[in-house]
Amino acid sequence: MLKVSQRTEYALRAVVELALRYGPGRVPAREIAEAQGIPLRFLEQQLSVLHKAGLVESFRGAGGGCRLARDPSTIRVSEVVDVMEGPFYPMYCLDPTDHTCFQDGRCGLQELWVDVHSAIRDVFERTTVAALALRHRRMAPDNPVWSPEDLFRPAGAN
Amino acid sequence: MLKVSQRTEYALRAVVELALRYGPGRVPAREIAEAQGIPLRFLEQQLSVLHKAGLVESFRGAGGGCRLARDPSTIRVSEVVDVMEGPFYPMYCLDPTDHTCFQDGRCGLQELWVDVHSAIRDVFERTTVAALALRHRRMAPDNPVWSPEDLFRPAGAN
DNA sequence: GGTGAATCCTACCATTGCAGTATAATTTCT
DNA sequence: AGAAATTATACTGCAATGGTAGGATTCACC
Repeated sequence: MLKVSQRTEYALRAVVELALRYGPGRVPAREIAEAQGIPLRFLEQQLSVLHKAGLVESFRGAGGGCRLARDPSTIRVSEVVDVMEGPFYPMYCLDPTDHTCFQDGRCGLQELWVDVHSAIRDVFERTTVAALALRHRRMAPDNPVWSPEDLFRPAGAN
Repeated sequence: MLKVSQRTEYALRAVVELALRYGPGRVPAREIAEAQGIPLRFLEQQLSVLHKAGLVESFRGAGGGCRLARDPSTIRVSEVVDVMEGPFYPMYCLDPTDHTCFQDGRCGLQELWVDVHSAIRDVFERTTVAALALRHRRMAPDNPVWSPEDLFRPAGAN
């Protein structure tokens, strides 16, 4: 109950990794998978979703990879979540297209679910990907970090 | 994703119904099921859970039924949710007994899930069953209501 | 003491969503 | 040509969920 899907967690981790390495360079999915401990083939699917939604740019072929389409500080967690999950409702009766509830909006519980929904949404909207990346850097400072000052490295190192 | 289970919705509806009819009388599950549109046999199971947790009293046999163990204004939604779902975590890494995450607490995302968790919990803790019942009465005034001040009315006036 | 109304207990089942794997096609750089 | 990468699609195993089923037990009342 009230669980976030692993897909979304992976997508967020991928986006955070891309934020940590934000710059003109391209990051292949394999490196994201290794850095974040995500099954590669599974990650590829989620990256594809993020790409179709315009959150990440991707380049095929050798030397290809992904990068964030916008600055991490302008990407809200809610965008990533929306892309991965579509419109979410803690209870089906909030779905305007759903009318299986026999009370259909006349129910006193609906307001509760609206409250839950906005509370969650609020967290997602006030948190940016840049903030997540910052937290990550603080909590795992031993992780490799490709910040702007590390951008010029020998080719092949991405 | 982030869905509330139907079980919990039913349990809350049942508790609201019991709150609307709070008093010395006993309400059989069948009446709750009819009033709230819940499959009877399924509801019985959830009522049993609520009973074991001490939230409702129940009486077997003819003339039996259930009633709330305490005044609805003293029962928080969080209690009902906890009873129905046990400890809930929006992401498994918040579960202190779970260590499947290879970063295990060193992850920048954990704070996000903590925020989500507390936001949801906050809603559940600040809402009482009495408040839900009041909303229900407002939204569906044509529903039968057995509140203390309505106990002595001409039959069929509801 | 029998009968019917009610809770209680346990097992079962069908569906669904989720996590992950597999296979292969396509693009691109060298 | 060949390696490296994304893209597309299909499939599988598993667990949770929502609900059903059958019966056992308890109790009031005639």
